[in-house]
Amino acid sequence: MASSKDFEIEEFNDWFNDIIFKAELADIRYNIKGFVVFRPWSVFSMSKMFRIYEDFLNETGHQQVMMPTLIPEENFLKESEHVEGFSPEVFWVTKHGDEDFEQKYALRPTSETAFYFMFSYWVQSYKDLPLKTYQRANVFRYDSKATKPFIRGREFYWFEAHNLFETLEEAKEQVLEDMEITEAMLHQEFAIPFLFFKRPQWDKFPGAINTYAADTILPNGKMLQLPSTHLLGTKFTETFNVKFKDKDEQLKFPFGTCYGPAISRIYGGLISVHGDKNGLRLPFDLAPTQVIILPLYFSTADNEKVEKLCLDIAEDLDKLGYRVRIDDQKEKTPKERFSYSEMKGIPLRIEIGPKDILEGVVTVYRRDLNTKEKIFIADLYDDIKKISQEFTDNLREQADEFFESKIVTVYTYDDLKEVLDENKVARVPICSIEMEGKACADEIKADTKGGEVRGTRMDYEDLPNEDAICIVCGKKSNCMAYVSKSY
RNA sequence: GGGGCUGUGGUGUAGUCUGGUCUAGCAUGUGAGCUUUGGGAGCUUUCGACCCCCGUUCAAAUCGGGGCAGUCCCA
Repeated sequence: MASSKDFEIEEFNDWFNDIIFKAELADIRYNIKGFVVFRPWSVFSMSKMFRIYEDFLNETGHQQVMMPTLIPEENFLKESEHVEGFSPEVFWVTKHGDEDFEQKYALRPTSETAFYFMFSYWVQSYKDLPLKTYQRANVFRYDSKATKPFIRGREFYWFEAHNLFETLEEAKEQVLEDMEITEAMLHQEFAIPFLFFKRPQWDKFPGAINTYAADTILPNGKMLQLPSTHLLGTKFTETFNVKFKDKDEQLKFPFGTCYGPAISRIYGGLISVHGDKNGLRLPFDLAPTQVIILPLYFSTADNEKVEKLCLDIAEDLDKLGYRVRIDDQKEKTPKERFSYSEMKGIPLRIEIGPKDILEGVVTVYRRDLNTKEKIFIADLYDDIKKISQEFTDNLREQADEFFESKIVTVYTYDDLKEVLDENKVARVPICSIEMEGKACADEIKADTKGGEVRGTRMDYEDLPNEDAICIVCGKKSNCMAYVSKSY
């Protein structure tokens, strides 16, 4: 079955909306636009993702804090680029009861202006640096009217790490560490392939020197931005008067970075990247139920034996630490229960019927390969252990293969258009991702119905050939950039 | 930020153009019961809907205006 999606690209939107309802991931009937209710099946996985991420942030020297949800307008107004970038999207709290507040409060769209306000108290000396903090938070942005569950909501759930360093070099190193964290989490743990880009100057975070971001590719060929990191330099420390006294007794502004992985959106990417026409497929560790056991009843057979074996196996697996459930709904036919477990993305299914018992086997279906196999009961636990260990690797391999098949290197404008028309991502030489390249990027966007210059590779220097020229303006190209449509 | 389309039980839909026959049909689902069970089973029975407000009219699911919500395309 290789890596290619077995549903048509054009059907991706329908598939996505459908699975959200059928697998009970979210309920979009809540009556505020862009605010959705996340249901237990997705929340279990997202909570797990939060915990895995938290452990890793802690391991990399970050300390967790919790900031207030409200940010006073005066904090917010301090940094002008930041204001300009976020103002149109802010939800404001203006009243208590019927009385107006003296100043309004923002429902945080992001928390730089909360963290940096406090940093001015917390940072006094070079001994206070580096300061690496993060919080788990829900943030609010009155974003595009094209909201989409998980992918783009007006409230979403994320981490934001805010770090301060003595030097710019250290801050730049943090950007690299953020890239490594992203690889460890998204690719290794969640099996989501991505490329880590340096964003063009015209597409950076309001108030940052540079923005870096991980993009994955959805089945319809659109790129989806996952975690992003922003090199803030001293912009916010100067604005919020965060200073430290260095060893030389001089007062200096520390250099800042921030890193923001949105778990709700990563989950949206996760289900899109791994799902197939039968429904969800979830990495083994993230699946709410990892093993489901299905007794297959017959009126003419000894169902008690079947039931007993199911219970015994469930108990053993539970003791071994798996999340296991028995689906013994007698009113549902096996067909229906099969489909259900696949649609929900349960990694392993053990089917047990009277015939199996006679042969001393059980039937094991695995969702990573969509194959079914009879396994001797004596070998069952070893086999399950083995499958559980390779399961997520298989998902990752399939996702990587699909991801790579979606990227095409081209050297002409016509070829670029063709690649985008085929719902793929193009790697092309352009003149620059500094401001002087913006005109070319604008032309691409206008001319290709939304093709965006996503940036250049961050993990290595991706230089074009000596004689390569920008596909738009024909000037000598100094970088290979990636162009795609996006969410 | 612009534009299009849509809103009928839990879900998917018929009905809307051409107002009345709609006491709102069908399928699926829900609760109960019986028979079934190796890839979405059958029968009996039960429950359950016209998004909201204003307007036009003898009469509105149907027409008009506004709102809310969903969805797609474009920026």
